Amino acid sequence: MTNERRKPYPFDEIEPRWQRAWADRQTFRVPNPGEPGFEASRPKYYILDMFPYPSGSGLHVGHPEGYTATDIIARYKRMNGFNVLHPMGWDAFGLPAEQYAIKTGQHPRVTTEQNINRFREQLQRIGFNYDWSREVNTTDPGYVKWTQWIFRLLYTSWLDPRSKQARPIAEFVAEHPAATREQIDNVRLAYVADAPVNWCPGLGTVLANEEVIDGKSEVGGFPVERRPMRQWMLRITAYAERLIDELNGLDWPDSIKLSQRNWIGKSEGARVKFQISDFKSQISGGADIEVFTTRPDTLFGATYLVLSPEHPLVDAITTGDAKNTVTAYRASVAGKSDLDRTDLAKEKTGVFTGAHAINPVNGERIPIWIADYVLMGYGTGAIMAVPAHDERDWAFANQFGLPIRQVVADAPAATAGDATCHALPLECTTGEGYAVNSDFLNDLTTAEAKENISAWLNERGLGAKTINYKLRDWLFSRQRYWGEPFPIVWRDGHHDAVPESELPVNLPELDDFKPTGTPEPPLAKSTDWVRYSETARRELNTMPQWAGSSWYYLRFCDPRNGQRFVSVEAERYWMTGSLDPSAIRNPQSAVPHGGVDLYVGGTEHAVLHLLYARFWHKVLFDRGCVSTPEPFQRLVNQGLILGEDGQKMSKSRGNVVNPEDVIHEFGADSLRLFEMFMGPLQDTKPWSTAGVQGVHRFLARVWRLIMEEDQEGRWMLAAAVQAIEPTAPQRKVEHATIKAVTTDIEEMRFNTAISAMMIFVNEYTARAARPVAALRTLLVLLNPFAPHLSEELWSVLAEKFPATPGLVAEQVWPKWDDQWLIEDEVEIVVQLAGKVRDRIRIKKDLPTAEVEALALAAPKIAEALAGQTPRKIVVVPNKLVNVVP
RNA sequence: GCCAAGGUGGCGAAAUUGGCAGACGCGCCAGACUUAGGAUCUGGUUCCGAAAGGAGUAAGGGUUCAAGUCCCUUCCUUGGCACCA
Repeated sequence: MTNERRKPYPFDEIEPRWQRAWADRQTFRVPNPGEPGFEASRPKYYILDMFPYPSGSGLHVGHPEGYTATDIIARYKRMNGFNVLHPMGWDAFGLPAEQYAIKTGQHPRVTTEQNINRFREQLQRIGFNYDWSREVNTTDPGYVKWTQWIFRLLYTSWLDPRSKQARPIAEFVAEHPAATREQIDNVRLAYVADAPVNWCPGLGTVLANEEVIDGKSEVGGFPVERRPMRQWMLRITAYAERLIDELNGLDWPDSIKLSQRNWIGKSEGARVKFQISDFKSQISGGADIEVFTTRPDTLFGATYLVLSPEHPLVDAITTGDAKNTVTAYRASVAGKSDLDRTDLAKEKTGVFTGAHAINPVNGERIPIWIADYVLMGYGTGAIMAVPAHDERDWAFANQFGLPIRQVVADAPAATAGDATCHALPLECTTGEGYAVNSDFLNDLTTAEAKENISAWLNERGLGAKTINYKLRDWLFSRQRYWGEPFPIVWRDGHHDAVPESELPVNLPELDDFKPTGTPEPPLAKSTDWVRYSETARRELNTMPQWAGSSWYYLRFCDPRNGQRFVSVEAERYWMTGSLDPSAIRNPQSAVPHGGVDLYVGGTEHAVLHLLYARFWHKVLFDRGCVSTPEPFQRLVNQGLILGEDGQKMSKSRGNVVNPEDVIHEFGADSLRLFEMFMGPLQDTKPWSTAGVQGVHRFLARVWRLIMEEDQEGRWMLAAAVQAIEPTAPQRKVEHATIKAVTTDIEEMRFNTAISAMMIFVNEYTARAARPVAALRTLLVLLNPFAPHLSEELWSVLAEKFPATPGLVAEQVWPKWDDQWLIEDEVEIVVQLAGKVRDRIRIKKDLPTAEVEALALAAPKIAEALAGQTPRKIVVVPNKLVNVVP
């Protein structure tokens, strides 16, 4: 024998063997409707993992956590007669590949391919039951073609505000024959804008709002600055309302729905126009400042206005005296990064413009200030300041000695007394109450006052109710090489989509794909490629990484289709479960929407990928390209796996666990089983090598339940395994295990499913004779969790005992029979004043009166009562009796 | 600061509708088998106590015959948002 410690069971030999067998037999291949072998009578189940970005460091232990969970359910559903779509692919465009390529001088395509090969091999070594024939890669020209096609669809769509649905731009043109080119471009769902954007010098590209965290890039943590640039934007704001409303029907974690709602940031209020006092505008009609407020009821308490320093009217209204201070202040704000402007802003800053505005309700002349606590990007970039009832205005007013007037009180003025209402407020109150000092609004509740003032403003053309959203349009262009080129060309300063027939627009080959360090994209270096025709030049930006992942779940339905992004039939079948063309769901209905039945991934995509994909999907739905208004019906987030030290895994801490090492030492089944046994899928939980050993030991016990060693140390079928009937207790354990594992898988409680199987094994290990039928039940139940071990043992049993043909993975999931679980006698607890004093065995379902009598007769109870009659007796059938003396 | 989720043995965790707290696993202790054990099997293992018994689910209070579970207050941890008018 070798020096190497003998393995408790030969996982290293059996695991690759069964992986080959599944691949050879195409066990997990699922045909589409119309293809040979498709069985229309079965229900469909589309179960999806968030596909990985194939990084250079390979798989980490977080990947197999979610993947094992979906693998278990996919196998379980298949054994329950579903057509299961369970695919895997690669989100392969993106910054890290490009940065690595720059460092090593290799083309990103080369490194990406290497990384993908490594990821695929690693995933296959864990024994996942993906249908690998459906693998997709977002960088593949056959995929890029359809990403560009969808962009083109956005480009040629507009959102009709009446129906709130996207429609072809041609219909807009038909309805507005006089529309200028500019007006048409202004309604497209993909448009070009000159706007302040998040420019990240460290990455040499602009970033979406969602990619900027605390003023730093999400990738790399480089500082991000605001600068105006001409960029492609997607009009996601047009869908803000639907993106909020249609969350309701989704079976998603509340926390994720909440994140999306918060990110979209709907707030109801009003816009109010303030006339500028003594203002002689050179441009006619520019004499109003419009503010957004959620509290129009406090309009009488507005004692000054504040504009954002970037507000376009600032220059025009600033009066001579204030010019210098205003210019200086604006310059100092412009020099601040977002981080300085928000994070360190303990003290409010701002300057007076010298101008005044007229409060429309009372004609009062109030000063106009500028301050950086007012953001140009939200609302109108201007606010009315009501210091008595807004914390920020309160702080600002106190700092600069501006007037404060209370207009909301806890009680109507008559009750509270004039004195209270007219006194200078001692603190800022932001809650609702009753209007005071507000003329015709006095004594109204906040809600009534809001309605009243809105109507008043509306009648006079001074304002209107508005809904405002925090959500900004999606900045969609990047100054990078490794992304999808836009299917756009420029002529005479105008953009145009290239014809569909020219898709895909492939990336040019470049030797030097480094960012230029300036906002000019690297594609500019490829002069031949840029030149589209004598008069036209290609768009030089590329799409962000989110493009490919915003629709990949659709491509999986029909990944090799060259004619359409997904065939009509395949999309309809996998997204709705129906082959019927009328299977389009109603977006407003409360019934399940259809779509991907279960989507599992991390929470890091709460507002990025999951919002973008919903947006694209809704455009596709509106344009009649897909059958459901939402892509993912049910979403589950797996929790983070921490290092053994309870800290987040990181190279610098040295606590990173590599799944390859775990597989080498304990096998793929142990890795899978441990990741499921650690605790609830959704929880954050630490890694434990001892825990891996624990489940490994369990698998070895399963092995020895069926196998034993002969004299030479060779494994062979154990003599204890016999074709006998199980005893009643064995049968009870068997059926209890079926029940527990089945219900636990349904509820994704994999840790308790495994403990149920451990109880089975403990019970059966203790018996000298082991009925083969019960062991087979165990192997079927165990198969989704430990597929390799269960296949091996299944095949060993099949050599000696006749069995249903095929692999375990091809068996039918067992059903439990409650008849074996019923007991005719139960042990119940007898409590005295809520404390357990005794236990008695009684017949099941005994009448209450008899249970009471038996409980009172229990020795400890009888002793304690000493002949007294108890005040009360509570009987919980078959469980407990509580005697209250 | 705001929002959300959570706090149970030495550790990871269990505990339908309020009804025996700690299933299952790790670790630890003891025993068996072994030339050997970091293998395997058997038993024990919330804490205090020799035992009888008592205490116990972050802390405090409440509802109830009965609270890990429901209600109130406080503390702590994790995640998200962060001048959003």
